[in-house]
Amino acid sequence: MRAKKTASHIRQEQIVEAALDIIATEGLHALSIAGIAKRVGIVSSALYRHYNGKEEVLDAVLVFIRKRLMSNVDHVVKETRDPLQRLKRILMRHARMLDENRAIPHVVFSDWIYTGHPERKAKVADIITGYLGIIREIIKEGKNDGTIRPDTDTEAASVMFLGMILPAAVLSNVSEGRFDMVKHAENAWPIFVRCIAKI
Amino acid sequence: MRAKKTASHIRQEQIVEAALDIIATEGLHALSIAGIAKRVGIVSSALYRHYNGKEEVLDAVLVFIRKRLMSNVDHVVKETRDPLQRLKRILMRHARMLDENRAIPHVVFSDWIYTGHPERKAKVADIITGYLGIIREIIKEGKNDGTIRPDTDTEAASVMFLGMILPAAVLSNVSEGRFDMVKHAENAWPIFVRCIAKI
DNA sequence: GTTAATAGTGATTCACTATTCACATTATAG
DNA sequence: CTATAATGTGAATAGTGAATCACTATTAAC
Repeated sequence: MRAKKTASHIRQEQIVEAALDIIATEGLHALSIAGIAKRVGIVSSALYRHYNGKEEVLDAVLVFIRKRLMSNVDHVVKETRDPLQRLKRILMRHARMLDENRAIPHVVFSDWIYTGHPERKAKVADIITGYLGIIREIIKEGKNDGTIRPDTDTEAASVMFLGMILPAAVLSNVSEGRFDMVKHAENAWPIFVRCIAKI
Repeated sequence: MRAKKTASHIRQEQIVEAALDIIATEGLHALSIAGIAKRVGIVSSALYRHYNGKEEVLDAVLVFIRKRLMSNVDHVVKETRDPLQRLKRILMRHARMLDENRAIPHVVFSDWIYTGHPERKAKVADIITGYLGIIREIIKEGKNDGTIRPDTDTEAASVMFLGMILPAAVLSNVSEGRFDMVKHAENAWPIFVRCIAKI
């Protein structure tokens, strides 16, 4: 049966959603135009009315992910001013988000999306370094206001912050979700605090 | 021109080597039978004399990676008995190894190798959890001999240990190698020690 | 040197995927 | 109501990569 005619901006959202869904359940390499179209409920050729090809779909997926990550941070920054509290809440939100949005680690990790596309690789790099930059700023603030030890290597600490969640995502992925990311984040946080907090 | 006839066990090594090479430079998704064969200097159909297909090649690559990882740990365990020293040396070796062997993170991260192959996914899971298990044992020893704080969550700490190197690998990958993994490991270590060491 | 086993080759098949296009249908502005 | 722009459809095309096969060349054992 024929799909109902639907405004392009709606279809665009549906397409990104479907893509994320496929990535989360079957992996990035399983992402096909036909698969996306089927999930949306249209025929593959119809997809080209809304995106000019697979490349554009992937770009849209990246835009979505960046937004999700950044809105995460924005919320927390509004919630509290204390640097350690900010870091903790970002961590916990991040863990929950990756848990619900399993597509994100797939996209960030997979080389599929990179190779032969320097601009796209740069986009992913931007997303990660942008995120890291924010963490770094929070740590700097903490050093200024005396809640974080001044002898902490800011750069290394920010990457280690990522290190609380990133291996957890890999483990959760590899273990068919038997690894509990949120719980790990909860357990890892006090250890991390001990590293950087001024007691 | 015709390739020189070469014993199968030699070709098998060359094939794994070529595969690792391609994965490191172009990513896992770019790994094709034709590509491997070309690099080895034979024609794609000839590859089937040595492996029964792509699956077998990938399995061989996994075996290689597991060996590399484990020999790494074995060396260190022989070098020193002190738990903190062991961890530090494993970390530094690991960083250097990933730096030289860029294919490893690609394989561990990429979903390509997983989806639709539960057994292979399980193998990767085994490699990672095996590695983690060893780290966990070292931490436990440290708790016993008093070099590591007894209130440290062993599980969380071992995953965080991985977290010193894993995000670095992603960053190095995404940034075209502009991120210095070894340097990061050096900077991260004192922070990590502060978390777990009994002062 | 002959022979059997081993390794290499090119052609080909098969399945899968992205993309294009001519045509059909639907929504909506006027 | 109707014209037209937007969206949907199926068929066709082209590219890719894995795998098979009949055949050829080389090696090594006897």
